[in-house]
Amino acid sequence: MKTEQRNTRVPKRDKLKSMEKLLHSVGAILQKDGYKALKAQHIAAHAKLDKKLIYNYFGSLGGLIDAYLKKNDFWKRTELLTEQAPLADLPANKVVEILKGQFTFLEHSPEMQHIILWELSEKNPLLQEILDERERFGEQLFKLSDKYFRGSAVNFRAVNALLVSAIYYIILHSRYNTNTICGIDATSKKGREQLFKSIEQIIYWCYQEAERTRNQ
Amino acid sequence: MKTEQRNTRVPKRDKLKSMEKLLHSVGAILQKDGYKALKAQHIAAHAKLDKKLIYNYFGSLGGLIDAYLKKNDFWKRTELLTEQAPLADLPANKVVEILKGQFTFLEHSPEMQHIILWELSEKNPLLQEILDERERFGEQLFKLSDKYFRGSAVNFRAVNALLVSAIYYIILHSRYNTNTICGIDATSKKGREQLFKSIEQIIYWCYQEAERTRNQ
DNA sequence: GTTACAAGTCACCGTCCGTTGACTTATAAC
DNA sequence: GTTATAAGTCAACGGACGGTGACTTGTAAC
Repeated sequence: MKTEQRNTRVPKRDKLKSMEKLLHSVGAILQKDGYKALKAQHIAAHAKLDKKLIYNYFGSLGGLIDAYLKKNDFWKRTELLTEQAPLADLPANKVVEILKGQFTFLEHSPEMQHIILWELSEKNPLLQEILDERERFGEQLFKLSDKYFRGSAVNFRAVNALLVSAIYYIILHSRYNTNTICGIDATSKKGREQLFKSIEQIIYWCYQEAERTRNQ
Repeated sequence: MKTEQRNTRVPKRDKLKSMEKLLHSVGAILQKDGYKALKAQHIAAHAKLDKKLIYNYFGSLGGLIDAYLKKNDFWKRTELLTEQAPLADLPANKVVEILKGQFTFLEHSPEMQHIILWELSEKNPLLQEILDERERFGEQLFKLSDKYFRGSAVNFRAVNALLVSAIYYIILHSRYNTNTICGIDATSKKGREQLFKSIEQIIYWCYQEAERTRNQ
């Protein structure tokens, strides 16, 4: 027994493990209570470590949080959920699928919600970097749709900017507010379906209008 | 001179005036620095009064802020900007005008921006009340558009929920982030116009599609 | 002017929180 | 085992902030 424990034993003091525990706790707290709850004492308690270690290993509370954000590129994570193989084309139904996927993912990811709120709440170079990376990824997608919309009356990027923004706002709004938006209750199955259907409709309108105006 | 001063003199100690100063300072600070800067000391300093008065007159810091929010119904203010006389009808161009008006107003009202961010950041019964009132107001507008969309394939409320939400998010995003959204820079004249044009297009699509599907 | 009271001032308390210095203890090399 | 060093503990500092008690001063009624 004792020898077995000795063979498989893990050292009680392990800097790397402790660092990971702290980083992991940042994620857990961010998910549960939001960025406002990212206090040194709180994080340390969650990791069952002394908060001093935050300063030993990451220099400051901000250093720890930065390290966490660097290790976890959420935007990439979101987008990647929507595709397995590289796309060669971007037809309307694929765009609708991606947008619905964004809605559903964000809806179920309190961590992402908090990060988006954070992004709206203060200037943070690190969050900006992450946003830039998302933009770079999005650009690759739009390259695929360009052929549908080049020379048409439709600005597909602008329409998507509107729809993505709408999705973000609606989900953040629904977290604390039970109120409807223009009579739509985004938390109800019915409301969600109404929104989804309208998103779908708008995307299809884009493709139709593009075809019409392109052929002029 | 002295007698004139006596005639027109204002008392140095005036509870109501002090209360108003405090309320006004809440608005000024909210506008300049956001709801996070609503600290007792900060507000009192801005009003050039002692912070004790906040507690004397409003019971607590929260009491002061609540009093401020009750006195200033922002949502109503926003919406009312868009109309002088009661509307009898809600054609597409009027809807576009209202949405563009919302964008422009919010863009130039840091106070509103902060309140929207606040609404996304925490549960607050008072903010909920204000939102409810906005919904009631919006409902009156939608009643006017109902005749265009009843029995059609278009859910006009859902489309407007998307567009209004998009406007809110985009403006909040632009406050601290220089990044584009789907390649659109909402802070530039060009980006704004692209967004405006797409909003306009979507609204017109709604009316067209409604006409088509209604006549089936 | 005197006086009573409200308006306003000031120093202070308790709490939360980021951060730190000085300490103890586990680990690994010898 | 001895020892050096890194890992981890603990208590405390200092600043920010909401809130309060006791004081001073302006105002208005007499």
